[in-house]
Amino acid sequence: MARHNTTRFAVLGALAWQPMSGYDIKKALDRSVSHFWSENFGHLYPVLRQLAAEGLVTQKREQSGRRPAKSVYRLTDRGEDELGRWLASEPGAAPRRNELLLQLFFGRRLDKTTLRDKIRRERERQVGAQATLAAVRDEIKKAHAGPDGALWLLTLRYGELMSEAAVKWCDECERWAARAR
Amino acid sequence: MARHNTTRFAVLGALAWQPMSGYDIKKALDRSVSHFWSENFGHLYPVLRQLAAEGLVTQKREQSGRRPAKSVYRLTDRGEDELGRWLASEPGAAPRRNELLLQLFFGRRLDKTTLRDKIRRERERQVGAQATLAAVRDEIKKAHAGPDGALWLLTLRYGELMSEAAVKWCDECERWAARAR
DNA sequence: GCAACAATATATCACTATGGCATATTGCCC
DNA sequence: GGGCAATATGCCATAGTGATATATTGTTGC
Repeated sequence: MARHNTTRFAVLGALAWQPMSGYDIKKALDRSVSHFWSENFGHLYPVLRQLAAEGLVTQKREQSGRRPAKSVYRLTDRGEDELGRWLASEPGAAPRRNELLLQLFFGRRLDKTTLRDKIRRERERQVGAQATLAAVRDEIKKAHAGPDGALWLLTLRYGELMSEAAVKWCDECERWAARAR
Repeated sequence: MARHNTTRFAVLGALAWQPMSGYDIKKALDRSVSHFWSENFGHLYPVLRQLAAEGLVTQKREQSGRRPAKSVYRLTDRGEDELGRWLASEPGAAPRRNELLLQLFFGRRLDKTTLRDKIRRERERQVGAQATLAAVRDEIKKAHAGPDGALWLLTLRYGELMSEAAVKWCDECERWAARAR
């Protein structure tokens, strides 16, 4: 068995915030945790059905205006308990699968130009990510001064430090490529 | 379809190094790229069979002494071409799934002690990782001064910078927790 | 000398997760 | 009014994980 279903807990955590549809959950997660977590519909919807079947969430069909009907899910007491148990549990290791580094590692046969281009594009991606993080930081400061805000800033800070380190690494690579020609 | 099979390329890359059995490939990858890449047997063996069926590798049964027979795989010319194409291609984004951060993000209901313990364990993990990286660095310096060595050190350096940044983050979290009591 | 255990070598299975495509409606811009 | 983004969900093929099974050899300790 593949450890445990972490999507479950991302969903329960989001619903602890407020009742939402699957689509809303995806949007909410994308806005808040996308720098260290990703979900996709293909898994999200089945997990929601499963959680409903287990009684950890309730499902309610809702019609608003003439928009397509949506299923709004709400956390139950048992769902809260389940969330609480997971929160206190030991977190699993993050997946290690960095394709860029794998290409570099086996990149002996690549010419220097291709290598440098790879690094430069990575640097651009990271700088772009930093802009996104800055925007998230602004949003948190404005909208969420509460007890959550501090924890959110902590996770944001993680992303910032990682991205800074990645840029630093790109620059070191550039200097190395410039020397070794 | 789920983007593309990256395990394929990890395997081709390893076999470009030298002919090996599935077990050997796993060992070789674990020793060299484990700080940014992981493979497991459950996927590795099926992929090897698939690569053989496609003619990108050849399979040869080998008996050595009375040890269990093993299948040694060797890269074909078409396999080399496939590897070359992938090396020059745009790398896919790394999976974003950090369970520790997800727990912190939803961790409003956790008490400070639990939070601090989580951070401390993370710090210990990172310090442990740094020790492993240092050992790998030594090994590379000793055994591989060739053209590969420089690229390997680049990927190693990435791991070092990430781990340093992670420890820095842990320390910032500690200071935050100390302030906010 | 034998039990316990690590390493060698592969395979299978259940489950988790990804990403592409399909579908249908509404709202907006040119 | 044509096209495209957003809302809302579902399905499928494929990728990837981790537990477990199996059989042999080599090593370590009692």
